[in-house]
Amino acid sequence: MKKKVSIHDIAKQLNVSAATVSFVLNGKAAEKRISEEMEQKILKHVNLLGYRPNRIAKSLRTGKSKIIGMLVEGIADPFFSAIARIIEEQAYKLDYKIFYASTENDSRITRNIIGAFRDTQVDGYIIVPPPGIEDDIQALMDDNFPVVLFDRYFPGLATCNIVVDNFDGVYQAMRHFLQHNYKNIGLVTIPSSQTQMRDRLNGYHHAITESGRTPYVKTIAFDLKPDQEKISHEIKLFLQEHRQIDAILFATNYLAISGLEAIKQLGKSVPRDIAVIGFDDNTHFSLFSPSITAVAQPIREISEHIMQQLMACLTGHEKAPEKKTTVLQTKLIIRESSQKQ
Amino acid sequence: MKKKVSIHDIAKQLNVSAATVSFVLNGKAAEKRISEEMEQKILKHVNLLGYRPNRIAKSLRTGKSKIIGMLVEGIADPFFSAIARIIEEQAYKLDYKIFYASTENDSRITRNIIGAFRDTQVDGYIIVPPPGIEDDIQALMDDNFPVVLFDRYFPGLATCNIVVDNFDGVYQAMRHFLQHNYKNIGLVTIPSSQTQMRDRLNGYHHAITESGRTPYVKTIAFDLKPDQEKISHEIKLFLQEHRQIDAILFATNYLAISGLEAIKQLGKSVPRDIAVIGFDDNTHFSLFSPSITAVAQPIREISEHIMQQLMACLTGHEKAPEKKTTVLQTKLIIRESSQKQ
DNA sequence: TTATACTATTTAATCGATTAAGCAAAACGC
DNA sequence: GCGTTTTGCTTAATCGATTAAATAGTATAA
Repeated sequence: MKKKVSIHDIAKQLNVSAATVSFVLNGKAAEKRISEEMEQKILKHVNLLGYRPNRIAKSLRTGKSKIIGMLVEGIADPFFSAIARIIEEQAYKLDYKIFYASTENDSRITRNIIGAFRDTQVDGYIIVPPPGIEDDIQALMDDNFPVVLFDRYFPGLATCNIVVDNFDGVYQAMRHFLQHNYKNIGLVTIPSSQTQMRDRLNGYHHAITESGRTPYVKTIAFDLKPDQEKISHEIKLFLQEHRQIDAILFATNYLAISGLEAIKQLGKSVPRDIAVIGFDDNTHFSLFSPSITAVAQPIREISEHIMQQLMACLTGHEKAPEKKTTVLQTKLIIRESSQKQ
Repeated sequence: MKKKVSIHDIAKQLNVSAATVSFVLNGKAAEKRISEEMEQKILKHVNLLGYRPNRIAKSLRTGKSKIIGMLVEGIADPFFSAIARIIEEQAYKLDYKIFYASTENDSRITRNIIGAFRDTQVDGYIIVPPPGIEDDIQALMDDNFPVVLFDRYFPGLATCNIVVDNFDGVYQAMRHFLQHNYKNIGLVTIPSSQTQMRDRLNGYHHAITESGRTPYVKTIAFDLKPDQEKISHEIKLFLQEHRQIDAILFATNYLAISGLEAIKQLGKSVPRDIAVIGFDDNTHFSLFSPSITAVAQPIREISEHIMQQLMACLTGHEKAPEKKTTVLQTKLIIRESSQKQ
C-alpha cells in the first residue's frame, strides 16, 4: 500500500512551503503573487505524483463538506429514484456529492437521519418532509443551513419549496373523466393532511362540487403500504360497496397498482366497466393492457429547480435567497384506461 | 446561529482536559481509569449541551470516514434501487453512510467517481463494475480498500463477488419453455461479454444444444438503452425476420419492456402467438395482461451478502477475509406469459 | 522510610489541509 | 544612498477530534 502523499510531501520535495502549494492548487497563484515559474514547477510535480488533496482535511479547515443530504420517502420509489438520479448527475458536475436516505415518512427516522447528517457536516438539505418534522426543519434553518423541500411542504415555514400543482393535476384528470361522460367518480387516497395529498383531495372535491356529482372517497391507511394484498382487498370492498362507480382516480402510484389488481380480481374490465387514472406516471403504464392514463409530474424540471434553489442558497453570499414556493404544472398523459372504446 | 460546541468547550466548562472527555465519549473510561464520578459528570454535561462530535475531525484523525461508496449502473433502475434501499438500511444500523453514484456502465465515468470517492476517503466500495475497469479495481485493492463486486465480476481479480447463477436462471427458463412445448425459442440480449451476460447467453446455448433446437439470438446495442423506441424497432425486425419464433427470453428488464411493446405493435398475442419470459422480475409484471413470467433475483439475499462481506473486510483485523465468489440462486416466477392457455 | 506501583488525569503531537500575518530581498522614487 | 513599495514567498495558527506519553498524587510493599 503506497502511502498517501500530502501537501507537505509535495512541499518538501520541492523545497517550498505547503502554503505556496496550497495557493497554487486553489488557483490563487496570481492573487498571492506566486511567480509563474514556481506555479508551473508545482503543478508539474503535483501531476507527476498524482497528488490529490484530502477532502476531509479540507472540510475540517473550511467547514464545508461539499456533501448534500437528501431525504426522500424511499429511494426505491420510482418517482424519487428518478429525481435522485438527476440530482446526483447535477451534483457531481458541481463537485458536490449526495447522501441519500429513506425516511419512510416517519418523523422519528427522519430526525435520526438529520442528526446523522449534521454530524457529518453536510452543507445543505433536500427533504421530502414527513409530518411532524416542522421544528427540526426550523432548527436547521435557524442554524443557517440551506434547506429545500419538495413534493410537499409546510405552509408555516419559510423554506424554499418545489412542488407541483396537485390541485390542478387532479382537477384536470377529473375534467377528463367528466368530458368522457363518467358519472360516478371515486378517489382512492391516503389519510395524509400534508400539502400534496390535501391539494389532491381538494382538487377532487372541487371538480365534484362544480359538476354536481356525488363524491366517493376511500382512504387507505398509510401503514398498509408494504402490503399490496391488503390494499387490494380494501379497494375491492370499496368498489363492491359502491357498485355505481364507473371511474376511479388513484392518488398515488402504489395505490394505482393495487387498485388495478383489485379491479382485475373483481373481474371488471378497464375502461369498459370502470375507467382509471393514476397520479404519477410510470414507465410501465404505457405497456399495461389497457395502457394507463396518468397525471405525470415533470421529473426533470422538478430536479433542476431543486438544485437551482439549493445552489443559490449554498453559494449565496450572506443574503439568503428569498424563500419561495415554486409550483410546477403536471401533465395528463391520456391513454386507454380512461376512455370508453 | 448558535455556534457549535466542541470537545474543548465541554472540557473547559468542566475544568477537565479534552482527552478525558474524549475517553469517556468513546467508552474508554474504564480502560483509561477515569473515575466513575468524573464519567457521570461528563456524560451529564454532554447531554445537557446536546454536544455531538464533529465527524470530519474524527475522520481526519482516525483515517476512517464511515462512508461506503456504492457504484451501480443507474440508481433509477428498479433492481439496483431495491438493493440500494436495503443496503442503506443496514448501513445506517451499523453507523455507516452510503454514497451512491451511477456509472452508466461507462469506464470513464466510473474512474471519475472512484477518484472522487477516494478523495472523500470512503472506507469501502460496493461496485457493479463496467467493462474495462479491472486495473482501477486492482488499484483499490492494492491500496487495501475493501471492495465487493456484485451483479458481475472479473474472474481475473481476487475480489469478493456476489452474483446469481445466471446460467442456471436462464437454463431453467428455457426448460420451462421446452416443457410447454415451444419449438423456436429466441433470446434478446446485449453485446456484453461481462460475466452476467456471458452466463445468460451460455445458459441459453446449453439448453438449445441439449434439446437440439435452433438458436435465434438478437443482440441490441447497449447505447440504445435510453431509446425505448429504437429497441422496440430492432426487436420487431428480428421477429419479422424469424416468424417461426414462438417463445422469447429477454436478458434484461428493459429489453423485456421494449420487447413487449414490439410484440404489441406487431399485433401478436402473448402467449398465444409468442411466449415471453424476462430476466429480472418487476413489481408490475404481475399486473400486465397477461402477467409476465420472470427469472427473479433474490434481492434481499444479495443485499445482505454484500453487506456481510463488506463488513467482514471493513472490520477484518489485518487478515483480509478470503476473497470468494458467492453465487445465489434465481427463482423462476411462473405467470401467464409463458404458458399457452 | 523509601522505593515502587497504581490511579486519575493532563500534555502535546497529530491527522492534512487553509489563510492571515510576517518578512527578506529586489525594485523604485527622489 | 536611503526610505518606501512591491514581490515572492514562509511562518504559524487553526479546524476538532484522538491517543501515546508524561505526570502528580496516593497507596502498597520491603
